[in-house]
This record gives sequence, structure tokens and C-alpha cells, in this order.
Amino acid sequence: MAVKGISRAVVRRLPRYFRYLGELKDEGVEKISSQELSELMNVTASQIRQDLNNFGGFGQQGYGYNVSYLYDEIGKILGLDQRHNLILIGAGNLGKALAGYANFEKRGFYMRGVFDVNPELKGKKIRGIPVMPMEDIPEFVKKNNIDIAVIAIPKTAAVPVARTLVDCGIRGIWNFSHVDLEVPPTVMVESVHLSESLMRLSYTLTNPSAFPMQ
Amino acid sequence: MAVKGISRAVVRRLPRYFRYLGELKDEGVEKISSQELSELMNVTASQIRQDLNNFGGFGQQGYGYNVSYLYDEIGKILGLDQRHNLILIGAGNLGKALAGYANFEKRGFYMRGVFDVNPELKGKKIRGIPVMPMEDIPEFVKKNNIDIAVIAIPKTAAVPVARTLVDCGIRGIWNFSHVDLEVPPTVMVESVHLSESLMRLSYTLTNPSAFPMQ
DNA sequence: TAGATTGTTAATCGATTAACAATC
DNA sequence: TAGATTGTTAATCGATTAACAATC
Repeated sequence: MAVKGISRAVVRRLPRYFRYLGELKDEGVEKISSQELSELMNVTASQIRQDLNNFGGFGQQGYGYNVSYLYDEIGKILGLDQRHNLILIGAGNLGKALAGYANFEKRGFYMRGVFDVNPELKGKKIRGIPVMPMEDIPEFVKKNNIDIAVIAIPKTAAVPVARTLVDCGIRGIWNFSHVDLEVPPTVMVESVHLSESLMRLSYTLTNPSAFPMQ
Repeated sequence: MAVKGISRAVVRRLPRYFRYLGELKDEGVEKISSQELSELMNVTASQIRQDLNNFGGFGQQGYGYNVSYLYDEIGKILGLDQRHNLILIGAGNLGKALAGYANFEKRGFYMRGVFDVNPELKGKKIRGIPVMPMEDIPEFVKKNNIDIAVIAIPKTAAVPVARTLVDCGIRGIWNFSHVDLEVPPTVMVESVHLSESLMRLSYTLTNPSAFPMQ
């Protein structure tokens, strides 16, 4: 299933296809053409066909795409058929919000441990998981086969924590701190810079002429 | 300052420039060349110069860019010199995390009201702001000159709320619900689809060959 | 002035769209 | 078979990079 040489632009769009197909599936829609899907998603049918064909021929000429099959296939491409063990670092408001996101488990993401610098939180439970002190991270990651760390702490703390995580063999980091973490090329980082997102909204409000069509 | 015809790619990068320049400024760095900044940010110097020149000549040949001046100018381009009045819709974990983000005020974003469907929350305070019932939204938006609504509620609730907001003249929506909100072209929507972000991370973990260089 | 570095044009690269032959 | 729609190639468009003249 894994295909190399997929452009970033395509990867960025895949989860959105997955979301729309999931909704169609829930609505009981059995088949859809690239044309119909393109109208739903506000993209071109050509782009949909090009994107999907990076991974194989999922459709059938004269028919279209089987919604349920395509949904499953994109899920596999995204690795959602596999289990991932996560830890959360930072049990503040944002961390709690992320840990509490119920759908994660449905997609194979299991929160296994929560860590925080605040000693008062030690032993308290977030979603049934006791909060542990930061120094326990390395042992926990190794013993529990942790793939992904969710970083929801200030940037000054995030940099050394990322180093620790890399040293104990983490594979991926979902980064919410306001810094671009530098890691070896084998470690994948996906950052969500919330303040940058808000600034983009601010830009479009300040410069409405910039996007006349949307 | 507002310039039209700026590409999406440039707008996406602007807040990142702003972040790096802010850090340089805090470190007391006075001037920087596109070359130096490019090494710091892992982009090309050419791209930096092209991006900045969309908005004017902020540099000086033979010298480089004045950090503090460039920081201020990009801030103005992003509209961060202006005040924005926000409301939060949805006082769950994520909503609380967003309301509690202290730096917002520093950038001119003021949280004025919080709304939630849960009657038990009514009158309780989030960051000093009492939670109000959803039906109070229209009056509150109009009376308090609200620009931006932050939507942190499930998608089924988000769709009708967005309609209400549009009807009472909201200018921008910062959308955290898992749906693409459909609004008139005069209303700006910036969506943060957290689950899509996590799926992209999952993809890169499942298909490591896809990004050999980062 | 000489050296450095921008601003900007031209060249390249990559991503999107259009078109159509293949095929169900 | 005829009609529909994919898979895929070719054309277009846009974004990035390279190069260098302008200029501080």
C-alpha cells in the first residue's frame, strides 16, 4: 500500500477525502463518481482522480468509486488500520482537550500515559490515566512501545523534551508548542501552530480583497 | 499596507516569519540578511525576498533587514496592530484551552463572551467571562462589535451556529469543528482540523519513504 | 569606492487542470 | 452494445529558485 514519491499536496488532502467518504458511508451512499465528489468537496474531479491514482486504481470505469471500499483503502494508506500508542506531555487545558478527544481510539490512537511538570498533578487522572512526572518519560516510552508523543507544553520546555523523546526512540511527534522542533529525519513531526492559524484568519480579515472568491 | 493578489502560499508563510522575527527581536538581534534568516528557517533566501517584496521593500541593499522594523511591518500586514473582539462557542475542554491562551490579548484578540448549550455551565466563568446560553449569541454579537467567533462544538451543532453567526454579521470564523463550514464569500473561515493533522502524522509514520529528506 | 545584499526578472520546477483513450 | 466514468497523458498554470542588475 505504501507508495513513495507522493507529493505533500496530496498527503495534505488525503484526510479530507477520508472525512467526506466516512460521511457518505454513514449516510448509506454506496457509490460516487469523481464528478459528484468534486462538487461536494469543492475541488476538481480531475484532482480527485489524479490523487487517488497515486495509490492505485480504486474506481471502475463507467461506475465510479465504491464508497465503503475507497474509505477503507484510504484508511489503510493513512495507516488508520494500525494501532498507535500515544503519550501526552503537558496536562494543561490543551493537553486535556487532546486527551479527551474520544474519536482517537476509533482511529487506532491509544493514549497510554500523561506527563506533566506540575507535581500537584502527580497521580491525578486525565481520562483515566494517572499523570506521571517528566523524568519517567524514557522508561515509559520504551516499556510501553510508544510511537507518538503529543507535545502540549511551552516552547522552552518542548525543545529538551523533544530531544529526550528522540533519544528514547519515539517515531512521531504531534507538536502543539510554538516552535519548530529539530529532530533526525527518521522522526516525523506534525506541528499545529494555533497562533499562526489565527494570524492567517486575521490577515484575511484585514485584507479581504486578497481572497475575493472564498 | 493591504495588497491584493497575494498567493495563499505566501499568506501561509507570513505568520512563521513573524514568529521567527519576534524571537530574534527578543534576543536583541538588530539586523538580519535573507541568507541568515533562510538558514534559521530552513527555506531559501530567494523565497524570503520574494515573499517580503509582495508587500514592499522592507530591506536595504548591502545591509539586510532591520529585525524590529520588519517584525512590526509583518504584524501590520497580518492585522495584528488592530483589535479584534472574539466570542467562544463551546466551553468544553478545547474551548477552555483556546480561551485560556494568554498570548491572544498580546496580539489584539480579546475574548468577550463564551457560549455553551449546557445549562449547567450558565453563569460559570471561563477566564473571568460568564458562560451564556446559545440563544444570546445574535444580540451579543451585534451589541459588542464581535468580529470573530471561535467554534469549538461538534459538527452537527456547528453548521446551524455558523448560519446564525453569518446572519448577525460576523466577519470571521475560527473553526475547530470537523466540518467545512459553508458561508458567504464575505465571511472568512480558518479551520483547524485536528484529526486531519493527526492522520497526516499517521501517514508519514506508515509511509516513511514518502519523506526521505525531512 | 568596494563589498554586500536587496529587489526583481527570468528559468525551473511542481502541481493542477483539461482532454481523451481505455474499459467497465 | 452504448453510455458512463475512470486512469492517464498532455497542457496549463502557479510557485519556487536562480541569477544578476540596482543600490545602499
